[in-house]
Amino acid sequence: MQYWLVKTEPETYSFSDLQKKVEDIWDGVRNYQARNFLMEMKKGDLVLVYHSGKDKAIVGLAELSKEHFPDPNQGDDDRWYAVKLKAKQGLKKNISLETIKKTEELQNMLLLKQSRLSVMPVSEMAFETIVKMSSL
DNA sequence: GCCAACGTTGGC
DNA sequence: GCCAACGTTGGC
Repeated sequence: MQYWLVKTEPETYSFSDLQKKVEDIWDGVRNYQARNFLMEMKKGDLVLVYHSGKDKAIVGLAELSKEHFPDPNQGDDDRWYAVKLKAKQGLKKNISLETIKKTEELQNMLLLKQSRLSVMPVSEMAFETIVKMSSL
């Protein structure tokens, strides 16, 4: 079992949009490093959802429900992939970027090191720290 | 194969 | 709105 974090702009697609649909495609990843992580995701992996932009916080938890398949919206390209996520619960307390920066156990998160990466693995320790802090 | 120019993301 | 940090593109 692996843990992950995905980013989204809430104005474009928010965690509550995913909750409304329950299960939905996670597509539009157009960065090789992020794509490679996407392809490593396995069914049942747990995925933290982060809102970039105004929120700047981890807001929800989802589960990988379908492993990678070709992104249907890539036109003539054939190198991009998508997965499907199933919404689990929203966090009782969102974990803001500011909080992450202040928390010792979360200093190694790729979120802090590669601000532009949109799909990234999360260590078990970081995941459990976030779960605890969010009163999930 | 290098690098300048340009585009995008995302925090501030 | 600005800018830093990247990633990509294209001329040489």
